Formats: sequence, C-alpha cells, structure tokens
Amino acid sequence: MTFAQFSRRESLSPGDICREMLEGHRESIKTKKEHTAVRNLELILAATLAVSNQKGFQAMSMRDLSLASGLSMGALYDYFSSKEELLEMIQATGRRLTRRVLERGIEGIDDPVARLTAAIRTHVYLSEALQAWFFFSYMEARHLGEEEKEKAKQSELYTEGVLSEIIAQGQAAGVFAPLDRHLAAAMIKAMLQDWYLKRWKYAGRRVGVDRYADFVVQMALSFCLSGGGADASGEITL
Amino acid sequence: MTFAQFSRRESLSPGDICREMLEGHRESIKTKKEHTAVRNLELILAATLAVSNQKGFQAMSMRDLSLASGLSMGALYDYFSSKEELLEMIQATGRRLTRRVLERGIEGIDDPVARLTAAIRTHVYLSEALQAWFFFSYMEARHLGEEEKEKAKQSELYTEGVLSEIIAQGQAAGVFAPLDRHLAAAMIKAMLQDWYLKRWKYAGRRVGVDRYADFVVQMALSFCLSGGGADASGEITL
DNA sequence: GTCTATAGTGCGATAGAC
DNA sequence: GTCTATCGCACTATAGAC
Repeated sequence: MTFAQFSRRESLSPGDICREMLEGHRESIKTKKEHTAVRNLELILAATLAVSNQKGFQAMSMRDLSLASGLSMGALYDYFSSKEELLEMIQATGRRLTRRVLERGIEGIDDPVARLTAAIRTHVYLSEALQAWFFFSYMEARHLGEEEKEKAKQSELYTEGVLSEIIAQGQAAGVFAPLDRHLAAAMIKAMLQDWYLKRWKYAGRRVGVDRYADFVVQMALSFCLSGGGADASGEITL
Repeated sequence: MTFAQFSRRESLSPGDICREMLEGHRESIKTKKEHTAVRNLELILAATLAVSNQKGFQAMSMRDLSLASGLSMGALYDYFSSKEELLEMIQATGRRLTRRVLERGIEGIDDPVARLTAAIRTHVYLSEALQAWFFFSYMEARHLGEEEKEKAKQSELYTEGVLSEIIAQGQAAGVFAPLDRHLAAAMIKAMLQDWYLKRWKYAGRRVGVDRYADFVVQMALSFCLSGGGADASGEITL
C-alpha cells in the first residue's frame, strides 16, 4: 500500500470530516440547515487548526478565529457554546476517525508481519492526510478538562494496544521474538508520532511519507523478528 | 552506567542550574546579591515548570506565578522584563545544559557501539533528572519568537547530529549496516523524547528509567547492527 | 529588594437589530 | 442565520511606597 492508494480508499476531505463532526454534535449546533452547517464547520475547522498550530489554541482569541474563518464572533457561537467546547469537538471527532480508519486498515489481515506492516502504514498515512489535525490533538490535549483528557489518554493506549496485540499474536505464532511487547509498541508509537510532530524536519530533508512509512516498518520488523540480537532472550514478556 | 551513577557524576540540583541561569542573564536580572538572586530564581523556576506543565505557559498568568512562587508580581519583574523573556531564559539554559552534559557523556568513547549506547543512556538519564524542564522545553518551544524558535530547532538537530555521526562512524568501521543514518537518528530521538513526554504511561506500567534506557539501546543497536534484516542492503545512505 | 495598587489593554461571551 | 456593539472581567506590566 502507498499513500496514494490509501487516499483513494478513505474519504477524508474536509467536507466528509465536518459532516461526521456535525453528526456527533447535532444537539449543540444551532444551525439546522445541513449544507450551511457543514460549510461553516469547514471554515471554523480550517481556521482553528491554522491559527492554533501556529500560536497555540490558548493564544488564539475568538477575534483571531473570527477573522481567520470569515464568520463573526456571534456566528461562531452558533456552532459551540464556549471555546473549550470547540476544542473538545475537534478532539472527539479525531478520536472516532482514527479508531475507525485504523480498524479498517488491518481487518482481515492475519499474518502478524503483514498486519503489523498494515497498522504502521495506515497510521502514518492517516496522520499525513490529517496532519494539522493530529498535530493539534497532540499539542492541545493538555488543555482539555480532566474528563476529556482521560479520553485522550485512552485513545493513545488504544492505538498502542492494537500494536501490542499484533506483536503478541506474532509471538504466539513463534514468528516474533519474546521481547517486551508493551515497550516495543510504545516505541513504534513514538516513531509514528514523530511524523506529524516534526514536519519541518522531514520536509527539510525531503523525506516523503512513503519512505518514512517504509523506514518505520523496517525498523519495527527488524526488532520484532530478531528481538535485538544475542541478548534479548532474557527479556520479560509481561 | 545506571541512573544512580549518572546522578552522582553530574551536579544537576536546582541550585546548580539556577546559578548557571544567573550567569547567563546577569545583565537583565536587577537583583545583584548572588545568594538572593539564586534563591528566587529557584522559586520562580520551580513554580513556572509546575504551573506551566499542568496548564501550559500561555495559560499561566503572572498572578498564578506570583502565587505559586511566593513572590509578588513586582518582584518577579526584577528577574525578567516580560513573560516572554522568562520563557527564553528557561529555554536557553536548558539548551546549554543539554549540550554540555551530552558532550561530556560520550567524550573519550571511541567504539561505535559503546558510544551510541553512552549517548542514548546519557540523554535518557538527563531527561529523567530534568524531566519537568525537558517537557516544558518541548511543549512551549512553539510559543517562542521566530529567532528563539530557530535556536530550538538547531538544538534538536544538534542532538540528532550527534547520534547520526556515531552511526556514520560505525558504518565507516564496517560495524553498522548501511542504512539511512539520518532517519535512524531521528527515530532514536523520537524514542528518547517519549520518555519525558509520556511520563504518565511509563509510570502506570512501572517501567523505570534504567529499563527504558536499556530497551532503547537494545532497539537502536539491533537495528544499526542488522540493518533491518534481509531487505536493508538497498537503502540509501545519503 | 520587595511590596501593593492600578493603569491600560484585550479577552470570552451575549443581546438585540436585521 | 448572521451581524455589530458592548458588558464585565482578567490579563501584563509598571509606578511609587516602604
């Protein structure tokens, strides 16, 4: 699978995402005409990500957002009742989306090597398609209320759990080495996140998304298959 | 080397660090009595990291800082001329410190495997000793002005350059596989950063600093030595 | 060297016209 | 459904007493 193939398979245009967003927040959005609501959500979303990823969500004022989106301050409050709710809305939609796309990316693939490869590629490609969104979710998660912050952590652990279960499956099949699968999954997750957190670095080096995905797959498989060489046999599997 | 040994070797107490901080900002700090200045810088630093790492630097008001540090708003402004300068002061001190400790951690070690191991361990241990500081630097770098933001990026590239040069050295010696050393260094860096960015995760799983450092070393060496298995020969070395 | 008090600015949110 | 105008509040930074 390449990024181009992934993009064709998944419909992740701003319109698609905002329709999903509207679906999940019907009760709190005052505008009832579907078409208008989706169009304005697109404006709000694009503006929020653009301004926040540059200066931070806290530092983005409602006046900034009004200017960047083209909607008045009054109109903005038809789509959320407070700045905090806007943040939660974006985070919740991202979590649902990630979960769905990741599940679809690995379903029906049983061979551990192929399944781990698919999980990694799907995650890198998804975060490429929604780079601004992923960056935003990562950097602004700490500004959520306690309740929503907990959901963000659970979401991180979910993704990691997907990886760790694939490793367990490979170990049960005797294909992967008996290394600590939770730590291995955490390390793969860290590598996946670097792609959307350090864009400036990879852009400057002209590393593209397919090459990046290849490299992470290679590194993860190398480790899982060999177990880190001679001295891995003593590792705890938990 | 273990974390306990590292801690004994490096003097990284709040007092040491704040003395270094005072050294670098003599001209802008109005309080002239060394003892008083260091004591208050300690209070300011501890309070800034505590409050900022919980709610973000932008969201921390000067009133918050005054309350948490025990100094009045007026007194705070004897140590920096604006909130932005406080941020820059912390970042600059952290950069200097990281560079110095990392250099000292690998000097005199020539064998590539031992040198890569030392670099990784030193970084993990340093970020353990100054966890709050590293977390702060990472999360708040984007709120710096353009000039200082550039320095933060250079600092990230410096650390990565250290890793990448060790890999090059190992490749020249025929010990490491001919993989893309810049990407490999970036992946190791990502793993190093996870330790101080996701404390909650590792604490919850009772993974300690020595075990974490071991694991990263194992994963990095496994990959550098084997080059990712059969299909690594075609990789570009740049 | 440290304090309290406050000036001046810009914030999030809303009321009410259209 | 969208706008403009504005309220009340909290912010950063400073002035001047001690």
